[in-house]
Amino acid sequence: MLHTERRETIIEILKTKDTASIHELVELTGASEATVRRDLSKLESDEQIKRIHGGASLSRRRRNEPTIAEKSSVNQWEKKKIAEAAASLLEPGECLFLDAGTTTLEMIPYLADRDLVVVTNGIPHVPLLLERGIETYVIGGKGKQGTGALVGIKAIEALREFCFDACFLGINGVHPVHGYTTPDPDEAVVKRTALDLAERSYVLADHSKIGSITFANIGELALAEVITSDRLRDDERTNLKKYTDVKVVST
Amino acid sequence: MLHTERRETIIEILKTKDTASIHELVELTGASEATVRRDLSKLESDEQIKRIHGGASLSRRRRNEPTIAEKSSVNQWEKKKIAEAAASLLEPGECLFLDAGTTTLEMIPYLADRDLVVVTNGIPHVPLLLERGIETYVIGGKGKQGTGALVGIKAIEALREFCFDACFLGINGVHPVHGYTTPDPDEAVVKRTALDLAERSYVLADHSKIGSITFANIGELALAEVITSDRLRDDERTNLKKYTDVKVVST
DNA sequence: TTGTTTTTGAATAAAATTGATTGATTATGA
DNA sequence: TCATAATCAATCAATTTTATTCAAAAACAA
Repeated sequence: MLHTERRETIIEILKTKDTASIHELVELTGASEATVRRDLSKLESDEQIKRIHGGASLSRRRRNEPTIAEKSSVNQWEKKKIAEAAASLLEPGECLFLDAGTTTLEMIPYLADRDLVVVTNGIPHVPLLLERGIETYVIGGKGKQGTGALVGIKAIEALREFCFDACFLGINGVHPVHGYTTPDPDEAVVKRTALDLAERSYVLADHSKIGSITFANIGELALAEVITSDRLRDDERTNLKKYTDVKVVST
Repeated sequence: MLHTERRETIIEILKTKDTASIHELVELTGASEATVRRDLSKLESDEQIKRIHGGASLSRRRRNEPTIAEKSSVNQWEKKKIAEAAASLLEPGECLFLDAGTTTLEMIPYLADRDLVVVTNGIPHVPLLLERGIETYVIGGKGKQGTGALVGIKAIEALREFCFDACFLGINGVHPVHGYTTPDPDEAVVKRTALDLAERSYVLADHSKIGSITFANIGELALAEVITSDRLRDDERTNLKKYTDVKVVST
């Protein structure tokens, strides 16, 4: 076995077990104890794992899902401001849909103690909502790796059983011709459905624009109010305002 | 057991009990008194816990940051062994239901790369499943504070749209007359429904017994195989075996 | 092929962890 | 208050784990 292969194997083992003893690793790789030790030293100096007396565990860095943590650090201040503005639009007793995604995640602290009912398709949202004592419903569906969003036909069907006073959607971009865009077609369908089911719809648009799949074209923009920040490019804001209400939050 | 694992275990125990005596910790970790004391000293100097005469409690800092995903619990070692045995009962390509709860949570590391489809009502389960690339469906429903389980009429309805090759249920106790018990009536209904929908049913029973709500009475015990450890009291095991298959895992 | 470098496995001494013991300290109840 | 029991910290020997060294094996290049 190539030493690269063996080190991959060690990482894989740790991924499933979190920690493993030297003996387990010797057993599972077939290499000698000395070799495993050398591998662990190497992997540790690469910050891939953390050695502990008698074995090894995944390094903190590898352990944390980088995707959601990383994403939420991007434009975080901007997202917070947008989220706060969005949350202020709710009245007591209302039922709202919180789309999966890091921007809507930031709304949660502003939803506590306000007698709201929250429906969401974002798995990471749920513990944060529950821990604040917010009445929370999850729509169900297929879990999507990376974002932890619930999508697919089952999600759509479950979603259709609700109706909302307000829905809050995160997006990746606002295309001047195509409308709101998001990189994942599955998530796009969920967003589109929620848009249909809500009395009022708000689109939380942080200024980064990387999406490509359209979930609502420009003719339907008027259905939702866009909440964005002054970091969205001027020309885009101007363009948007032709079609719909735009609320600009200063960062 | 690696000393890191043991310290993790101590933290987990304190998270659920808030305080624990030295003797309890010795009992639950299997280490000697001296070792537990040393661990407590180390953990205290790391400001992870606070030592008190005769035992330890969580430090204020630890107590205020409750990470639901981490919220495993007492008898962690026991649960791991039971979980491993349970996971070994699955064949490639099968579709299974994973009940919410900390015991089934421990099964997840053993489910990776086995071509399984997992359906769950446990929110904390989802990120762990997804991060291992396991195809995951969430049933939907009302989120329950504390356990992060999805319950209620919507959960039941969503659940009924699936059928399973196997379902794995966590329980809090096995009552000699009433059957399986769990402290929450809402969760009991979900468990009962999953039991109906699965070809094979397994009940993961760690030995602690605090539940009171019945979700399956003794006459229906035969529907499921109980997987427990040698820490379940002898008389209880003997009694159980009158009604159903029992698999005993040695800790 | 030959010579060089890298990797591996075994041996061994150093270091860390553990469990038991001891005596000191602290809590508990009369 | 005192006596008793429980808990604690310190020490030591036994065990386990680790780092180091060295020779053999493998990979590599000329």
